[in-house]
Parts: sequence; structure tokens; C-alpha cells
Amino acid sequence: MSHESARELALLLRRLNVELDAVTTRFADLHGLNRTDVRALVAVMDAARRGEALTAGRLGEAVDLRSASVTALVDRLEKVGHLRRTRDAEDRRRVVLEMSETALAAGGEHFGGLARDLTGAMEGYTDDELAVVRRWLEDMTAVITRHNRAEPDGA
Amino acid sequence: MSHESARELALLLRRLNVELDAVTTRFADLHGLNRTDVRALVAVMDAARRGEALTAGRLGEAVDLRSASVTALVDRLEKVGHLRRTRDAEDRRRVVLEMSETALAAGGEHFGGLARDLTGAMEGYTDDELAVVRRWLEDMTAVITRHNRAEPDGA
DNA sequence: CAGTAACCTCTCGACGATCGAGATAATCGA
DNA sequence: TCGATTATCTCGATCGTCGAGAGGTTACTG
Repeated sequence: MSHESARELALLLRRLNVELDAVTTRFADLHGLNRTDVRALVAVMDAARRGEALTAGRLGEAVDLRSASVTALVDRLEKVGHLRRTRDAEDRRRVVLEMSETALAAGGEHFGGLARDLTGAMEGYTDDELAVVRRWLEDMTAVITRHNRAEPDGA
Repeated sequence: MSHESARELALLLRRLNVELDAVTTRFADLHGLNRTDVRALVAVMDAARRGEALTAGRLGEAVDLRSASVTALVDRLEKVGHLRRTRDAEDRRRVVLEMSETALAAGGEHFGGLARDLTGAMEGYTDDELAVVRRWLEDMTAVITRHNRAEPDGA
């Protein structure tokens, strides 16, 4: 009965989400940070990987914080040496953020290590199987995204 | 190249996680709650579905809060009418928590509606395909769980 | 059945993260 | 040059969480 299967998969998805959340929490605990700090560092890492240097304002958009909170956030991360502030030479109103080498290394170790383990666990799958999984992930993400953007609790 | 596929799937997983997080945040925003409040209500709902009545202490374990915070949490939810406190007749030290009908309805609408949409989106899949997805979800969850329980950042 | 240990929840005071409002400084356009 | 705009920061206030400890309830033990 496919419907029953589907229900189980929805529950599995929830468990997976809990564990994925715990990845962030664990990194935070290990390094004396809170979840927001970790999300911020990840945002800076992602930007760096894309070759962009994040400004304070864009970081605020990425983690959904107001400017006052971003200032406090960057203060915290700068104080412990994970982040550096630099005035942008071209537009001196801007503050560009750079991760320290140690923070980059710690983040790469933790999150990159997980990514490595995940891809490793996928080696036992055929390309066809992974294609199915991919389609499923995209479909589920689309459904959830639509749900999140929809009218307040419309059917 | 299967390795490339795997990397993409890891990224998809991350996006999915972000959207799943947003489900909680959205429900919170719609009802004037914070994320912890929502997690607590979900915990009470889950317990109710299992036929258990949650106590304040067990709720604290479920959402990982100390007793002082649980008191404040239940105060908040009781004040807006989402939760009722009752002294347990058998062990009068205990406070058992029950969701109000309106809160149950709102939660069922939001989260049940999403579950319905998700299972609906899975109708286009064969049982074999869903079996592949299921195996993959279980494998990934196992990897992440191990990662979360492992020695601090061991290779 | 008395006394004590263990348990469950609550109160209180403190701290930290976030915010809104407004200040400060730099850039852009006319 | 001057006003409008942009980017960040400062300040004071609010809210969620916690540690310590109090108060009441149950279980154990002799």
C-alpha cells in the first residue's frame, strides 16, 4: 500500500530534519557558540566559496537579523577570533567580513566531514537510484516551499 | 559521475532542511509564538497521538529546557489558551499538559496539511522507487546521527 | 508509622540575544 | 555643493533561558 509507505517517509523526513538540526547545535556546543552564530559563519563560508565577500548588511539578510543584532553578532564572533571586520575600500560605508583561518578549518572539518560521509554512504547506490532520490527531494522541497509561501493555512 | 550526483544530493538535503525549518517558523509567526513554543506544542501533540499525557518534566526533556524555562513556557502557552495544566491525580507532584481543541485544530491544519501534501506528491512514485528513497533516507539519517554522536571532530 | 531521601514543579534574580529608534558616517545624484 | 540615500553602529528595552533554591508530594526503610 503506497499510501502507507508515503506516511512513513514523511516521518523519516522529520527524523532526518531533527538530526540535521542537531548538526548545527553540536557544532555550536563544541565551539561555545549559539545557533545564530553558526548560521552566520556558514553564511560567510558559503559566500567565500562563491568568491563573494559578505558585508554586514548581507549577512543580516542571510540570517534574518536587524542591523543592531548583526552588530552584536559580529562583535561576538570577532571577539573570539572567528571573524574579521574590514572597511570596504570602494564603498567605505560597508564592512566586509572574513573568516579566520582557524574558523574556516573548524567549519570545513565539521561540515565538510559530514558531507564526505554522506557522499560516501551514497556510493552503494546506482545512478538510477540516486536520480529517483533526487527527483523525490526536489518534489518534497517544492511542496514544502509552496506550503511555506501559501496563504495562511489555506487548504 | 556518481560522486557529483551525491554532492548535489547533499546540497538538496540542506535546502530541504532550511524549508522544513521554515515550516516551524511560519507556524510560529502565524500564531504569535516562538520556535520553542511550537516545538513544545508539537511534542504535546505527538504524545497525545501516542495516547500519553505529557507532564511538565517530560516536556522539558522533549524540548531540552530546564524546569525554570518549562514553567515559563507553559505559562506562556496557558495564557494564550493553547495548553491546560492539570495536577495528576495519581502523583500529585506532577502537572499534566493538555492541548486545547483550538490549538489541536490549528496544529492539525498546519502540520497535517503539509503531511497530506507530501504524501500526495508521492503518489506518482512506484513502491520500488519509494523503497529506494526510504533506504536512502535511513542511510543518511544514520550517517548524520553517527556524526552527531561521534568524538569531537574526529576524522 | 515516623523519618528521610528522592522527586516534580515553581519562584526569583541574572544573563544574553534580539529589536526599534535614532545617531553617525560615507556615497550618489542633481 | 547639498540633499537624499545607504550602511553600520549605539542605546535602552524586552523576552527567553538558566542556576539556585524553595515548597510540596511520594517512596523507601527501619
